[in-house]
Amino acid sequence: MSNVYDILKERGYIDQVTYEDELKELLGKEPVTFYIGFDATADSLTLGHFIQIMVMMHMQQHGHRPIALIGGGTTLIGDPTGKSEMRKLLTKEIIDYNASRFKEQLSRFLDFSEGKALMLNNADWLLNLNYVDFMREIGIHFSVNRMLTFDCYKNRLERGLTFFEFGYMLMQSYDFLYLYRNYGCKLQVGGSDQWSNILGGYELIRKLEQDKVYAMTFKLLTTASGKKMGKTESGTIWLDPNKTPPYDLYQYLRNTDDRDVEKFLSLLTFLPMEEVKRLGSLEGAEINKAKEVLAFEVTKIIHGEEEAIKAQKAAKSLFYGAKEEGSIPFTEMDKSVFEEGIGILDLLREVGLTKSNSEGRRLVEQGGITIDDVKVTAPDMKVTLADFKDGKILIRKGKKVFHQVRIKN
RNA sequence: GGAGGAGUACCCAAGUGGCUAAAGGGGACGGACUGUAAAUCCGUUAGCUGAUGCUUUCGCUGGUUCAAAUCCAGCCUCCUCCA
Repeated sequence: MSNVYDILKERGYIDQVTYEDELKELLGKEPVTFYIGFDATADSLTLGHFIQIMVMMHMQQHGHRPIALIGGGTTLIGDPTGKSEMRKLLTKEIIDYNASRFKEQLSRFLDFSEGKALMLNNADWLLNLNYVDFMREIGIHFSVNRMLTFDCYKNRLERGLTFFEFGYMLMQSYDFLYLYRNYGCKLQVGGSDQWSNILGGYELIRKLEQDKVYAMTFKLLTTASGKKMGKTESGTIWLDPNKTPPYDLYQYLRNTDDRDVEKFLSLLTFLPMEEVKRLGSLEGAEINKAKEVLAFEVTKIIHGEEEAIKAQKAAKSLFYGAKEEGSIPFTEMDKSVFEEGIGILDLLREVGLTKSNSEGRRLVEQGGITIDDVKVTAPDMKVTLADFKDGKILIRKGKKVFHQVRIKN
């Protein structure tokens, strides 16, 4: 079997590694237990997390054992890395709930049977720590002078950093130590912003256990225009289909910047690299084919083939006039509403396409609203039963946003 | 604990009594061009309203004034320096 390290390297996941040669050798000769931490700050994982999940999947496919560590304890503090301000504190109840959602989502991607992967929650050991004991055993090994030189703290010094958050690094380091001692975990993986936090644990284990463990980070997924992958202006792309419908996920990926196509294919799909390279090198309008493949493949991994097909069909029918409909986002409304007729501005708000009448009016005035391919020109237009064909109409906002209204009987 | 400084719309940031729903930039949205891309250009960007107009907004609460984001008082939050 090929060495997973080579695969991760070839596909461009890896950013920094400690002792590259040794780690590669280790991964090549024995199953390695490794962990990735997820802070439970929301009730769903995001597309940003997905790259980490991909790494875990690759590793597991090569016989290594992933530990998905839910940060039920560390989230109570909040990682200050990359944050300009202290995070809002979440209650334990919310964090517990979030952790349970993560657990469910992760089990769709990893095989947790027969101990092939583990899911742990650091609340289980962090919450019972005794402060004084912790300081004596762990705190003594951390130099404040050194910690302050880390980037993640450096810029916080200007804006204010509480001791509370400063302690985050110790907790994460302790996690690694705990997993090493109890599960033989020898490798921690994380986003490149986690490098210093990971090294904290790495050094702690070296000091306390005289053993060598490894750290590996991968590049944070950003788009060519510099945004964090999976963050759009209108919100985060979630992995939970109730928060981000498969169609929206598909569209998000379908609209990938040309420059990112090859990178995303490599990082977010399992397509062979020859195929990735071939698709990535398509020129001009041809590259749209690569974008379709990207959108389809990722949607398939996250939501399953059936949903991916539906999303693709919906996209084709909306953009290319194909006959099949697939899963277009829709709202069902009572027939009575349309017997009287409803103002277009109200309708837009009702189905969630706009937030206020002013916004709707602007859109109409600028020619941004279309109903069944007919441009709406008057903000006081009324939509009535006569406008419906087969009990439905298709509202188009701007170029790319579609929403179907169906009549409920 | 003491001394200074700051808090303006999604973000950055001007504005220091009326002409300010609040310059400028970014972002976002709509249009044109295109390939559901990028770049570029035009427009829009508090709410209600067909329009005139009305209502709410400049950390919070009161006050002065015909009139305040702008002046005064108290409070809250953050930052810097000293202890």
